[in-house]
Amino acid sequence: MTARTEPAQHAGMRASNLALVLGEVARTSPVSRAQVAARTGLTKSSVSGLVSDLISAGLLQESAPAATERGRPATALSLAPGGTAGLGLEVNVDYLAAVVTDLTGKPRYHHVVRRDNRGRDVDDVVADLIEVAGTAARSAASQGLPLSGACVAVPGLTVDGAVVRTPNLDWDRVYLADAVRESTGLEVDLENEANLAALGEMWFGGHELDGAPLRDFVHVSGEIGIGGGIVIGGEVFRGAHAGAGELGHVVVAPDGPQCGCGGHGCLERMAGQQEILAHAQVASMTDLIRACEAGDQAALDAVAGAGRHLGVALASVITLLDPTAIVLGGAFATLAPWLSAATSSSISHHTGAITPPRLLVSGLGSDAAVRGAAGTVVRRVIADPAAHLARQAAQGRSVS
Amino acid sequence: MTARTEPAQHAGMRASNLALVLGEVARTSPVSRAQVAARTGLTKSSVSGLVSDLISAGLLQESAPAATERGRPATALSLAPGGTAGLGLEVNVDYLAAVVTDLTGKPRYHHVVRRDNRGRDVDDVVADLIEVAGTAARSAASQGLPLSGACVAVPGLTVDGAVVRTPNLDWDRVYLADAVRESTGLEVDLENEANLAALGEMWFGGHELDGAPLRDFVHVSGEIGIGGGIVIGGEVFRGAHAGAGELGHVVVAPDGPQCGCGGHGCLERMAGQQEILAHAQVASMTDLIRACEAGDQAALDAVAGAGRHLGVALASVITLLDPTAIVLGGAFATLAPWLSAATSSSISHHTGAITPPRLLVSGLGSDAAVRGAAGTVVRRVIADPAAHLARQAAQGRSVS
DNA sequence: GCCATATAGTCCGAGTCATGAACTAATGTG
DNA sequence: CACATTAGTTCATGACTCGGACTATATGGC
Repeated sequence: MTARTEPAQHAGMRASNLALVLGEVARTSPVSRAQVAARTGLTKSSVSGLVSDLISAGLLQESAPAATERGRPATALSLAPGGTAGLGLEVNVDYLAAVVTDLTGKPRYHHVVRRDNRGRDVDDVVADLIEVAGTAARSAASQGLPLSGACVAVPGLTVDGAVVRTPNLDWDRVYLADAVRESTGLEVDLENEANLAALGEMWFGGHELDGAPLRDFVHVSGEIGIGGGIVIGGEVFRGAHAGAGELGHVVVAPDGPQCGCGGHGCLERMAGQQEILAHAQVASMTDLIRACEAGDQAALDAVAGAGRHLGVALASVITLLDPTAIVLGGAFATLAPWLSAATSSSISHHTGAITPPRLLVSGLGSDAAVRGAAGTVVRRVIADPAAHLARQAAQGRSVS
Repeated sequence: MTARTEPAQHAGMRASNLALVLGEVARTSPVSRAQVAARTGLTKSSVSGLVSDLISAGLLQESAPAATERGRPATALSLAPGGTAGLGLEVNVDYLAAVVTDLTGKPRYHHVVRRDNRGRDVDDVVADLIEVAGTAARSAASQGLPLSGACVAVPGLTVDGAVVRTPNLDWDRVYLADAVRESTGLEVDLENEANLAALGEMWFGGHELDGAPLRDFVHVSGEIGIGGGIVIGGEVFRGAHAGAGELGHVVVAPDGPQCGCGGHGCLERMAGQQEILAHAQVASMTDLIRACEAGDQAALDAVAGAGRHLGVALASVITLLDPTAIVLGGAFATLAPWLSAATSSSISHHTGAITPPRLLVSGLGSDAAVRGAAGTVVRRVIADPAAHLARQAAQGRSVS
């Protein structure tokens, strides 16, 4: 019933060109107006007008003129670090975390509170998170960084700002977005931790494929459970009911035992942390790593076995999605030295002549999700600066 | 290096609004200009101008005024059937097919040539296809339908207008698009048969979910091999190297035998037509169906076994992609009466608490791919009428 | 030192296109 | 038959981008 697309109007044209210019500067800063014009296809005069809007909005800044070969030197443009900032928060099974990121994506505040949240009262955890958020917001303010929003990473599915189905925290319908919004006064988004980790890895992980940043890949994030984030064309793929990418519940053993999710033979049931620790006969991940480093055969076998199961799941992912890369994150990044060989060979054993994706290891580890959460906030500003300008104008009016 | 998006200019604004209006009429014809304005968000005056362009381009037509409740009666707008048409072609293992579709999607010509193309010389098959295409084009001309392009469905991967890797025809680097383009003078696209079947099913299959057409689903097309088409947001998902959706090579038996693709335990190896026929101890699909209808236990077991394997693959698809529906097409549609129960229960046995997608059966059978091929041509015109206008203008110039 | 050349960025008139209000057209209602 | 109601058109206005002319600032050859 609803229209499929918005009508194209003059304001929309300008909005789209503002985004085009800002995006170009964000990707290739420092650049001159002339270069931006050449690369975007806009004329120099249009770029000039757009840039001056972006500068007066505080999103861009001019640096000292950079000498070129000949002719008038170009004035370099780059993102204004102080233009706006994003607050990333994360609730996880055994920690809370907060990151403030400036417009360039640089983390300007980082704080992690380690504490096992399993079995705790939900309200207490939420109260802790709000305190963490408040401290982060004060730090941003003291650095002169205006926050334009917040994003919370949670280990479960989210629907309309509420947390539903967190297998390892046992939360149900927790209206986390509202709680954080009320305490901080910011616009708050809620998103699956695995999806945000994938985005964090894309933006800040430093991965490159043939000189280009990753845009089509799958991120595997194993903490207590096993999660997956599918990124297609630089955007998270969520599926019809926001349930896509649940790599942990891909079938790797059709006749296998029942999993906590209700299915049978899921990857998480066969290669989750619990299973690995049990097979390796150790009590904790730190013990497991020590055992692997010491060359303990049971530990190495357990990790390799998990790697083989992971390879089966990834083989299906590869045949279905044909990504350019797979990024191993979370616990799998830590275990990569003893796991990735088994995973690689299992992948090639179960896939045919398909162009194989690269198997990369996360550079951010368990920071990926919070970083990604903070990143989504500033990326949203970069993707739609006109909306940000409108918000600024509205606030300016209400203040004055 | 290249700009990520085109700059928004006035021409682009108009192009986008033309598409918006034409799309709205295509979805909800007959409609009045006023209704289009209300639904798209454009003003009445803008819609008037856009509509008059579309009418003079021959893409829209006015029907007799339809009386409304009160006030001046509305003039109904609908797609002009004669505005343009698309030629769909299909090369498959045991037949060639052609369909001409008018702008409304109605098939205006349909022809199938049954002949086993395995082992035949490639050039002979291409010559046959060109003859089939020529006959179809002449029929379109005699009906006064101007073809705006052609699309060829092939049972394999395609890259840049060439067929690569057709597992069951053994073609390699056949420049089919060029051949058809030269003989017909049309713009020709080449696309995987499984993807086109999915699109055909979406556009012409008559499926509805809560009153809305399918937009996020997976189509399973089993002919000789097993193919899959993933549709996300109404568009085929192709992955990074055009290899996505290969459902036939999802792993359903990690310790299973080697498949023709090089992998092990693929769905196609475990539940392909060969395997089913062998288990049922019959020689052909027609024999198999007769045996099933007669209640032959070996046949029923073979089909149910394939259904269970299919369920395992679909369970992984569902956890990874979270589609709204699964459409069983091709041979699986024919076998659905004896297969879908096993598939359903296997899906629920292997998935957890995920919102389960609907399991639908194809209404088009083996016509889906050609219909989809013809549909892509006219859909492209509807999605970008401005480009079509430009082509018309260019041709008009070169003729006069 | 001076002038040609080259490049960066601004200014301003022209053209394109959607908007919105006023207007015309065609019907039903009391 | 006046009036309300809805459909569609006309036209002046305004928001854009475009393109060329213009200014600003460098290098290099003479």
